[in-house]
Amino acid sequence: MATRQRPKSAKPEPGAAARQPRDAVRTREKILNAGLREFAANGYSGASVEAIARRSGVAKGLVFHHFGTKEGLYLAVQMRMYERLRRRQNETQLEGLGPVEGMRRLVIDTFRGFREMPWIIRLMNEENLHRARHIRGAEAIPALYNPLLAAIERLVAAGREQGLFRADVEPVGFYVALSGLGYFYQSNRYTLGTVLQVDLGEEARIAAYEELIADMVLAYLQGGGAPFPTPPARDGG
Amino acid sequence: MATRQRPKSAKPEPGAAARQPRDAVRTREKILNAGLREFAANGYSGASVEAIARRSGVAKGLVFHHFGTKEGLYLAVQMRMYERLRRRQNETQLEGLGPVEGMRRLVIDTFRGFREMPWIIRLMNEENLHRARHIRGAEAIPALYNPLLAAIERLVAAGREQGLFRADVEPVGFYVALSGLGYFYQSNRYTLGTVLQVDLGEEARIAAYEELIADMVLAYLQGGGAPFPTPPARDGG
DNA sequence: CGCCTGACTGACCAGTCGGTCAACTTCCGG
DNA sequence: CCGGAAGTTGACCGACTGGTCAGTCAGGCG
Repeated sequence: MATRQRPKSAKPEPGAAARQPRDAVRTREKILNAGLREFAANGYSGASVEAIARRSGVAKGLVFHHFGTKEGLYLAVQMRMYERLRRRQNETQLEGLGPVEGMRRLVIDTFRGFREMPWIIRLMNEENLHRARHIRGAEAIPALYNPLLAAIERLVAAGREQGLFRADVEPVGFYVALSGLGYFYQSNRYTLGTVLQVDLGEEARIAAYEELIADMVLAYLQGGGAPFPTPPARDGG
Repeated sequence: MATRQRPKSAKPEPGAAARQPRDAVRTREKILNAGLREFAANGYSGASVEAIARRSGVAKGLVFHHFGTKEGLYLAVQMRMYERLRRRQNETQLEGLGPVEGMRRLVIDTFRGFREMPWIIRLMNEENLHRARHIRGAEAIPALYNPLLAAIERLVAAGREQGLFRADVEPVGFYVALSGLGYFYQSNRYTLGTVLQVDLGEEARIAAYEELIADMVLAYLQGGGAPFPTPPARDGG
């Protein structure tokens, strides 16, 4: 039935969205996005290749044609996830802000990033369940994080030079703490909501939490209990 | 169907393994513990009832006899997990400590609890993947958390009355932040280790992180909420 | 134009899954 | 010492899984 009409030229017809001409890149992308949603929703074992194929309107065999195995697709999804996370983090505008306001912005925006893209958290948790064995070989991923760590170091250094921040901030630990404050709220949103009998999705609660974690990070940086080990002998810049 | 062949005599071998006498409670416990390990290691979908039965040295059917369904066993595992968490939290000795030292102890011990029992994190993540739909009906669980929140409120109130802590601490948000600082380090240990190219299992790094998060929480509690516009002219009130 | 590469499909396979069942064993109250 | 309830087993089932394969089809290139 239904004699297939072939498009006369390779150009996609702008009018009818009925049947796209063959486009491997576009198809791959569809499968990848469907996989991202499916893995995020159900985890690795819970996701089925058949469901992913169905989601992307494609035969199951095609998934294997493009990605080899279920694990291959999963790895591609993880890479895509880190790309998106990096891109989101790079969007945080810190230019023109002093150390204090810059850090406040960074903390709050990190938190907002996790809230905007909860699927990132699901995928990260899944990969941690597997002890990161899929992404371990991907050397591209660590490089994505260097800019973020560098931005933190720059902010902390600027604050230190202006005599605003303590001098003994260890960047890696500090980054973990900063991320954890935002991550946990979102990652454990449902169990926390149940055991604490509150709704963590409330706007007022979210706004209060943003203030809390920004205050906490800044209070730590701005001295708190620890005195300054090395007073900055530099002139005020 | 032909009549089932019955084994001539299912005598337990007298020599090997010394079969325990029948003890339903003990058997249930063995299955529950095996399920805990299996669900923590592989998630809900990744865990197989057969593997759980094998782990506990029991026929698969017996698992269903005791727990009804896979989901029933999973729910029992979740409950057990919260019991263990509560028990661990209650072990934290705060008696005789002032607000500052008590809070420091609480922060560090919460972190240590997560490190000692990483399976708790895996099970919590799994339940959050399912949006807490399994534990939502269990009214016993929220009650477990009340003592912890109460302890926090007691510490914060004591600190406030002694003029050491700020007055506007919201307990729920504060608890989330406090937990998140410890949780994230452990829950994302593997992906963080990969992307940051460090080993989060190092003793020195762990000790430094304990200091960091304790300092951070205390700096928040002790410091004025005002970041930078007003000079630090805060009194104990 | 003809042709070959690669995108794409649908049927299919072997294995695993959660769950059921009848039968057997052990234990305990009467 | 009997009888029934509860504990326990292993064979079994239908549904579904990841993965394969032969073959169809479209389109860019010579």
